[in-house]
Amino acid sequence: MVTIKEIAELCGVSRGTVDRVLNHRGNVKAEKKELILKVAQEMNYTPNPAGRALAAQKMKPVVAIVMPSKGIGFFDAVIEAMEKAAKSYSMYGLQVEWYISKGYDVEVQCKQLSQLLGKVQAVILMPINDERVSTKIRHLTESGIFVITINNDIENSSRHCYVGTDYFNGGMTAGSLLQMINHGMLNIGITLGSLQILGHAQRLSGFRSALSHNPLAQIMAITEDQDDEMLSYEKNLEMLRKHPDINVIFAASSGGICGACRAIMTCGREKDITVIVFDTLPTTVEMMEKGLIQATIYQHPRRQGQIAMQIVFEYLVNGKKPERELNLLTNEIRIKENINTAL
Amino acid sequence: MVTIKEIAELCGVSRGTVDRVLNHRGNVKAEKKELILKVAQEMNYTPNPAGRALAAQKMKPVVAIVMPSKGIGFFDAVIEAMEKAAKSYSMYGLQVEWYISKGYDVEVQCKQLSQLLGKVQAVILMPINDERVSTKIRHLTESGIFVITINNDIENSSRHCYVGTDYFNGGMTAGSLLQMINHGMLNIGITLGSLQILGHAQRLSGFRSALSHNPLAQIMAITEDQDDEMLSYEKNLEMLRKHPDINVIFAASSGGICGACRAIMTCGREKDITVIVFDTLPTTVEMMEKGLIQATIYQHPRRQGQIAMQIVFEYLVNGKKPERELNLLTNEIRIKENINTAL
DNA sequence: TTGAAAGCGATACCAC
DNA sequence: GTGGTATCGCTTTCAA
Repeated sequence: MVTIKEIAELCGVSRGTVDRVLNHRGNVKAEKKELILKVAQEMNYTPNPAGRALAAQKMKPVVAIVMPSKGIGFFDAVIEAMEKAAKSYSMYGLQVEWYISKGYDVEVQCKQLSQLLGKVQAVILMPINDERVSTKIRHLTESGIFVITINNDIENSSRHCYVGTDYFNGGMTAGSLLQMINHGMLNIGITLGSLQILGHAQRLSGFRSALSHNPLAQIMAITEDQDDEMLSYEKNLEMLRKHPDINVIFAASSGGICGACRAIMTCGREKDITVIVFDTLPTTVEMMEKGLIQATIYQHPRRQGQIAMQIVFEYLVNGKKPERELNLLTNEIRIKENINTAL
Repeated sequence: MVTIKEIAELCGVSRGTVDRVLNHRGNVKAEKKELILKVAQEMNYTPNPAGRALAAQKMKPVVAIVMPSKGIGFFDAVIEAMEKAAKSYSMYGLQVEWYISKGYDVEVQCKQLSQLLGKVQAVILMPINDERVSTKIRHLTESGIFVITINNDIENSSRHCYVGTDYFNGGMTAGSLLQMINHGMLNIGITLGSLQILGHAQRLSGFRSALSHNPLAQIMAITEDQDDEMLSYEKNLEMLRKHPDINVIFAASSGGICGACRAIMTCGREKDITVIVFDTLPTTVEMMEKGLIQATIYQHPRRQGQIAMQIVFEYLVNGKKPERELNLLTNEIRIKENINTAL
């Protein structure tokens, strides 16, 4: 591995000069600069992360985590993984500020993002899919802040990258799986968090597309539960009573799955409804073990948090740009048998 | 974060002394030693990996990779991931020696392991489940070599840890899934690599256990294909011809899946046999897209390689013991829709 | 038994 | 514009 020192010797300059060139800090004569760049290129120079980390720890860069996810069980795992990663990066000077709020409120999110200007070097954001939010994101990126969207993406923004799943594919996988395990007539009731969350809308399209050629399948009703268990219980109860012929529940919600299951139990329909959901909250695992839920689509919550934090770390501390814009985790199918994941 | 320097100041000794205590290098008076250990404990000292890596890179530790997997497609991904990880660790001085051979031959594996004594500091091994191998492993660990089993474990050995899946669970998941997608009579033909590979035997038990309460299910025949596509084709063809009532193929093999599928096609049975397999080789993906294979159990080959290498790195370079003995990756269910994984 | 010092790679800052 | 130097945390070596 080539080091700055070696390059400096080869070029007959000091390490400081090489550093200035490699980090675009200016103040170097054009000819020297070009020589250094050429040599670095030829020798295939890559900075040693350990050296860099050691030197960088006085910089104390700050990352803000902005998630309107308070009270939604799925995100506990995401946040936990971020906390763990943050802890292991703390010795490199990386600092974290948390902005965890409750409810999908565009104004609140915009206000939170406004606060960050000048205070942080990076943001990890679960965005609400609204023009006003994407405008705010543009403000941030334009002033040099590194922005990652997590778990959900946003249209027409200038975020640097996205970490999460492909929601359309998630819906499609669920729809296709449903048809593998239930070969008969499918009268489907759907509950989802909010169509304002991009992912939920995409899930719905994916699910529809998987069913589109099945004449035995029809969607009877769709309800928005705001990812709130109480509301979900009420809305699903209402839906089940209004449509007693429903024999499938597709719960594409992040925070309303337990509520939907309780509604099914209230109606005494746990034996004859096929239920497919997302994620593996403790309550979901319980319902799977009971046989109420047949399958769930797992979205790697912990890896989402871990990867997002790692990308920020690599960028802020090691100066490494993310390898790809879309960091897509696979939609995994979990049934009773393989739900208890170890790693 | 506490540093050695701070501990040294607090204890009124030099950094060298603290280092000697913390790394059990002796030559420190008992009372000083105890004081230092106490202070380090109290202040919750953790060595800074960057500092350590920087200082340790002249040590050039060597890890050997021993896998009897040449020609088995599944392991390409495992090895690729190891190569990638090795490359990123090379700047910390970690060196790799590869011993990739063909065929499950106990003598060959023992000979390979014997060669390593005194030459390497760690071994990543896909073991053949035989007493002679576990004896060799004991020799290695007794002389201070760090041994990890990958992809398959071995009984009664003294390996430090295992990275791979829970095969019993994999078989059970497959068996359970089979009953979810096929509700009728199940006349099952099984092909697997070798009962000498612990994992394959465990898969079979898991699969059996999932079916044990289903009166409609029976195993018609089991064949060992030595993870060889040619052999698998022949054996499966023979099996299908001998048992024309087989309507399910459970391919628990690592390297005989394509062969089994070709046998099914040769018999013209691709429409009426339910096929469940393991892993996602390119040929497997093709067969899934064609509809010949209904589902596969994915075993995270890349993560297996990456994690094994990371554990070795942490141990050899950072001096960190592995967090757990069993590093179990989840058995994931993949169908046509979610087979193309991005990350 | 112990301390002091050099060195690993990168960076920041102060002199010139 | 530039070079020199201190620094980060840890290990190793040499001298006392």
